[in-house]
Amino acid sequence: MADRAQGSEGGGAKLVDVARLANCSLATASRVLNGNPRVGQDERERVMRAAAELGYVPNGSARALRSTRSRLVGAIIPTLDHAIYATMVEGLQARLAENGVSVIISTSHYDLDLELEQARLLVERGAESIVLVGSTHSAQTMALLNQKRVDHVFTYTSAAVESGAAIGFDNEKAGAAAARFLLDLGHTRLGMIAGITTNNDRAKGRLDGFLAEVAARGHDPEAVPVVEGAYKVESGRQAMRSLMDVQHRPTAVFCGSDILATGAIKYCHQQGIVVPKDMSIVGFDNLEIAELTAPELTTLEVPAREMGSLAANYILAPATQKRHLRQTELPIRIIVRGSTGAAPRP
Amino acid sequence: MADRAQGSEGGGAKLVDVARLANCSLATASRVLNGNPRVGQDERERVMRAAAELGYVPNGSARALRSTRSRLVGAIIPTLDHAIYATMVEGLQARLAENGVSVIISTSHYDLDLELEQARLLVERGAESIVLVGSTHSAQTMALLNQKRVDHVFTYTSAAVESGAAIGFDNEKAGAAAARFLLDLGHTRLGMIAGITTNNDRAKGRLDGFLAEVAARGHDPEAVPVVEGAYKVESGRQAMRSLMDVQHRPTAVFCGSDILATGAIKYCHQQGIVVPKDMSIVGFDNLEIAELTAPELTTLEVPAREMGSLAANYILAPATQKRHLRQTELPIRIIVRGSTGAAPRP
DNA sequence: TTTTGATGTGAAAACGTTTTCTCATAGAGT
DNA sequence: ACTCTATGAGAAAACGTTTTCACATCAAAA
Repeated sequence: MADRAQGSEGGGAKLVDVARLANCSLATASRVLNGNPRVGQDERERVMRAAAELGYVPNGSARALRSTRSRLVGAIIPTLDHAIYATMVEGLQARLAENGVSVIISTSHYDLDLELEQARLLVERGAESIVLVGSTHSAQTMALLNQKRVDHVFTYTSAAVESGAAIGFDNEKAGAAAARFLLDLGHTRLGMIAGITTNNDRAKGRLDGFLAEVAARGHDPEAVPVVEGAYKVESGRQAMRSLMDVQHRPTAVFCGSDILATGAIKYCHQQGIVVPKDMSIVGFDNLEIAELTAPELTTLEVPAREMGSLAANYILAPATQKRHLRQTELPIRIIVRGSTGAAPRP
Repeated sequence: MADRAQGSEGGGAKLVDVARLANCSLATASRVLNGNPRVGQDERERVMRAAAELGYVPNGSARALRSTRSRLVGAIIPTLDHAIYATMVEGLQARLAENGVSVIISTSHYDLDLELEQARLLVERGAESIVLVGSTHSAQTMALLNQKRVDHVFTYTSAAVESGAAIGFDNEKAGAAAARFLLDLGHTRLGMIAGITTNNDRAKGRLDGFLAEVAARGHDPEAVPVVEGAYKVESGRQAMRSLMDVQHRPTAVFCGSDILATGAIKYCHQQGIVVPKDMSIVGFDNLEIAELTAPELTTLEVPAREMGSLAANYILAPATQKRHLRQTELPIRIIVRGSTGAAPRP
């Protein structure tokens, strides 16, 4: 990388070589390769043959420079280590690749300054659009994207946005749905293990929605013990331990992620707390691991892959259709499995 | 995306604007921004100030075109849906980002032709290096990379390579280690649930190594039942069912992935087969889920993240040091947990 | 004083495309 | 026979950088 060996005549054929071999001008060769219809049948074939024979690969930088279209899209996600984000990128990438668009990926590790840095790099690379996670971003990041006229789409959120598009779901509604589900089962003492809410509007939204619903149903949200934990099984386990230390132990716990929920179940196992008889647990995301715990995990399904492919659709859409797609709220289903049950008799 | 709105004077400041504001030449401005030391202190400061004031962001395409250095690296992995690959990319990306290098990601879904297509796209985008998974690739892909002088590194394998570098581990040795471990526990009837071996040298290598060790220890490898399954929990479950259908049921099964192993354990649970009393199970990868099964999974640890960051190191290394790094074999540890035990008395 | 070498700066070429003109040619309409 | 329009093709400009070359300036060495 430090020193690029640009061999004697290596590298490869350029468009001018193709044109020479096809016995036509640079302009014509370019037109053929770009599918411009204003060029004759015979000419077209000669160029195609020449290009194939030389193994011609266009120089994307030159093309991007001249045409201002890089066919590059950037994605900034918190981390690839969490399946929920990796899957979204998979959906995004798959759909874009079908259309010859490449994805540059970068990670922010939930740090807004790092995100700004990554965004600057993406703009520099010529990304035509940038996919972000959530709605909380530094003012500078937004200013950059708007000033440089870089289209962008927020995922995992359906909050109204000033610019770009939002394609996701309503985290507060989802949190409320979880509360409603547990309250309907007769639980009155709820608890929550939330993701770290700092700079994380999704984790915050789920928590807020959960507590709001508790209040709406006439209970005291202040009485709901809440512990935050990083998205690791072990933090879920420890968070569950903390929840069991409180005065009035909850009989049902909502976790901001299946990872946390899995840790919570693990703790219950270790302590002989029977799920769901003694304790109901609800997760979030519907990861593959939700079916691996015993009992299997009741959870809220997040359409990660779909958000990615819908973001791709938005990006690929012509400007005229973009308005329609600016705000897409996907439904969140609750998947009921074995980890939840009726509240124990007091 | 269809039509790039290149606003009246939007877009942003160019280098010439910076130079004008700093009252110097284009050349000087360029030198300052690239850290070229042959420029005066005052001049340097004026340029820096001007760039900051204008919010100047260089045009990567132009830079890449002229300098033939794109600061772009490509990665082609089977899928982002499997944590083992996502984690490798995370390691790769993290290390490269520290050095201002961006990663374009694309997926092949285990299809060599698709991989070729992605490789061509990456070359077109100006990727200076490409990270591949495994050692099995189409001849055309290799020809392309060699002809276009694109450096490349193979991961998840330590096989000798004709070009580029290999940074990974020996899948055959790993398979053999699994066999040795189970044989040492006294098991004589082994089975294996392998990943799909078509176009997958890693899955194939683990299988081959496993059988080779069985043979080396004086057993008949032909007698070892083998089922292949896609990397899904459900296929692991079904594969286990098939294995139980054979004449002499195995007492220990080696799975080519933790995902498969998890499915296998699930099947055992459902059928009342007690792990590890009646059945020992060994996984591969040491994913986070390996600690979630009951009992926890004995498995071989794959240094996914480390492979990614080492690949990045190779890519970033100056040409003089690359020779040293061309072949890196990482050790594979076996992590013994509860899913394995002594062979049952006959 | 003259030469040398180091240092800082600028003018202009170059990178490989796409795109805008411009110009033929030919067939259709008068 | 003459213009007009449609079609196909080429010459050259343009995209925004980096880099080469040339040229000052000035301190140190001769």
